[in-house]
Amino acid sequence: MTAQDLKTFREVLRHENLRFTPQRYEVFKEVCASEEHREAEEIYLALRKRNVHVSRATVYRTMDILFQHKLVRRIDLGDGRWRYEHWLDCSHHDHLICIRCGRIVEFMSPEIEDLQEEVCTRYSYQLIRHVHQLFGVCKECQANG
Amino acid sequence: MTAQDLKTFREVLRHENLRFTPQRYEVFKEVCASEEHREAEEIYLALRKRNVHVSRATVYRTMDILFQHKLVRRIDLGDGRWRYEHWLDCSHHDHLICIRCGRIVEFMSPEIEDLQEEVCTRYSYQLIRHVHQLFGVCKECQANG
DNA sequence: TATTTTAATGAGATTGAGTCTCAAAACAGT
DNA sequence: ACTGTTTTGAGACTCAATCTCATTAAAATA
Repeated sequence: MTAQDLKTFREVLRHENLRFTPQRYEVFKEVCASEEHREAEEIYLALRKRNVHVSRATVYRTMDILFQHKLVRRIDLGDGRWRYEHWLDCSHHDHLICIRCGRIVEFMSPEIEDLQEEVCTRYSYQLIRHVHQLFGVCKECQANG
Repeated sequence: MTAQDLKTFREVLRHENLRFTPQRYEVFKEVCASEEHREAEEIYLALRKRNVHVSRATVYRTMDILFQHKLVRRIDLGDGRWRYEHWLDCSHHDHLICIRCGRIVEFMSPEIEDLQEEVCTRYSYQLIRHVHQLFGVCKECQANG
């Protein structure tokens, strides 16, 4: 987590009249410390493992603040649990998920992005956001039967 | 529901050694009777409203059978509830959802389909399925502020 | 600094879509 | 009709996520 990241977080809190608390700071640090796509529960457990005590409720609440203000991205893979990935200095991308091992690859296709806009224009919708997930079998899992 | 649809349903059940019961028949009829994207609960309530008594458990179980055998499509819009749409004589399409009024439009772009395959090839994934949802504001909602 | 005001926290209860259990009912094959 | 198997229904259960509310902590003010 860079000084700039922390500054951004503080600005978001200030802007919403939310306080900068030790608990929120710990959650944010934990979020920034990993490149994985983790569930709120995993982040909660990671903190506990380091003997940083923040309650489950506070972790969930903080993740929601981070999500609402686009400091993290919330990914719904359709299995009933949200994954989060930090979203600082991250350019837009979508996900390619292995249905066997769960490995997640990030991809970006400007052509697809353009075509999405075209589709929206065709139906007179103003595009706000999109979800695009490709589920497949990765090279390793193909090799291992 | 055409005679052919019913035949397909019976074949699926037979193939899985599942019985053709009045309850399953009623659920299937209800599913076929609407072009909407409904939740299992809505289908359950629609049946009750018509004084057709099928238990919630049976509705959920039947929807799962229909889904597993591709007679319905299960759509996860990220709000924790699955929508179902019947999938008889339906060609593949994805969804464009209005974030204001919930209106759903179906779209299909062969170019996007091709590009998805390209992305998978690039990362050596074998594409199995995809989720592609565009969230935006429809024309009417744009007009109404 | 002390006081007041307002927001955040934590433990546990609650929610809600979806699943599971199991006794009773319905069905298929003989 | 008899036997063995499947299905049904009512309600219990699951689990991620949210909510409650008494307590604690931070910010604002005196």
